[in-house]
Amino acid sequence: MVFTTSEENYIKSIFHLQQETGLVNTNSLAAEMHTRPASVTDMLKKLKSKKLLQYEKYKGFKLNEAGKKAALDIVRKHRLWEFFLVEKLKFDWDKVHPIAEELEHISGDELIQRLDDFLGNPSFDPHGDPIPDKNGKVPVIKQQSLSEIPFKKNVTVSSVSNQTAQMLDMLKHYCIAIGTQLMVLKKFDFDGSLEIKVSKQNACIISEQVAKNVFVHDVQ
Amino acid sequence: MVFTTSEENYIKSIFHLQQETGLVNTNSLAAEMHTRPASVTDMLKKLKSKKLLQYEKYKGFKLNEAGKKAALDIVRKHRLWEFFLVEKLKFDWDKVHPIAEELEHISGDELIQRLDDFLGNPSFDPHGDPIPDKNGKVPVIKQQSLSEIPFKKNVTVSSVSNQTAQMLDMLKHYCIAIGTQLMVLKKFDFDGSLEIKVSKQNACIISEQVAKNVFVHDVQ
DNA sequence: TTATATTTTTAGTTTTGTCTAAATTTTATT
DNA sequence: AATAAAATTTAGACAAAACTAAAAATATAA
Ligand SMILES: [Mn+2]
Ligand SMILES: [Mn+2]
Ligand SMILES: [Mn+2]
Ligand SMILES: [Mn+2]
Repeated sequence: MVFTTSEENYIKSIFHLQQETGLVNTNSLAAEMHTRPASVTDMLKKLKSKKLLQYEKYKGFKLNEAGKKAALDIVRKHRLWEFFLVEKLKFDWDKVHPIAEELEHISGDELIQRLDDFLGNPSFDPHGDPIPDKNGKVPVIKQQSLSEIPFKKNVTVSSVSNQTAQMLDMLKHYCIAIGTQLMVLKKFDFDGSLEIKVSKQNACIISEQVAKNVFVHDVQ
Repeated sequence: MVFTTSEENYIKSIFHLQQETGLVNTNSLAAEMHTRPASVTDMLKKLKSKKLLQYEKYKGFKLNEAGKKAALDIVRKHRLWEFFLVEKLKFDWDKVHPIAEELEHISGDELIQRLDDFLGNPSFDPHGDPIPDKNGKVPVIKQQSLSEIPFKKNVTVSSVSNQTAQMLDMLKHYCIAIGTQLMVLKKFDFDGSLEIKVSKQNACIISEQVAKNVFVHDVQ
């Protein structure tokens, strides 16, 4: 089954929203896609007629198995291209999303399989998000928010849940990237901010908001 | 100035046709683009209104300087992506054209500049066609058709003007690729076919039609 | 439980790019 | 020069994907 760029963008957005909320509603999808609720309703009819969607008027909607498989396919392409852009073309990790947003729509199974092999079959993209394999299987990693880690425990940054340019710019300033080793030294109860040690640098302080969006796993 | 995928495909096709014939006519562009003359006329009006085209009703048309610059930009992207697909992803050279036909429309000056650097700023694509630089300058190479080369002269294959899958499949069978060294041994006057020696292999015979489409330059 | 607010859908338009069929212009042929 | 043929353009239609404004359904609050 082959989809238009617009259909693919809707499928991917529904997929991401339904991971949070189960059922998705029209207004939140319109907000996510920077479009109007009426446009969403139009597309829902189309996706339902293509049997990708469970949808009843006024009752919300979610992707069925075929829809989820289609979504994982697009996510796979998006994240492989992001990996390519950062690892091979040396883009900063906060610049690649809009480019991958276009590249993910290039068709051809052989292209994406060869790209995957060329990149060494990576499991995680530059933001630490898992890259589904060609069957839609998503690698899992046991990770916790930095805000939940006990003091003095060595951990490695595995992903960042807020991937706005603003957040990534901030992390670059702290020299925090995927793979960076960290240790939480202290929590300030006043505002929930954390004193942390980044690699072998001096300690610094990050806000609770940053800490909640940084995910880490055990070293090794 | 930014163009739609459709506009870009028209611009590129006009560019290629006008290199052959100077002025381009509606029917030949429609044939080239697998579309209808009426659709061509519609697009001509649009490209004229965007000041890319010299066009008078019923009189033919050609790209002006702005149009040619736009075309060279698209050609540059197309050929850089083809180079990427063959050199990095190890595609056969007869499979890359349709993929590059999509990739050439991905926007972003920084993307294409980084890709160019990553590939080592190549001057020729996998078919031997020149890759324009970012200013639209096209590298030139002194080449002749294999059908015009004197006997026993060592030459190197530089490009192939017919790039259909059929032609490229045939060349693969002869073990002829861009960069292959050749020598013409004899011409058969009966049908114009040539006996040639490919690298250090045994001599073989190619048709006049093949010979006319293979271009070569002096060794060194 | 009625009234109000919010959410969602429908109806009708718009833009882009395509098409067919018909009209017009140009070119070729008697 | 008149006629036929070919090339090109116009007119009108259509599908995809967006929009606005209004109607309908659902949820919330008095
Ligand atoms: Mn996209
Ligand atoms: Mn990512
Ligand atoms: Mn193209
Ligand atoms: Mn080429």
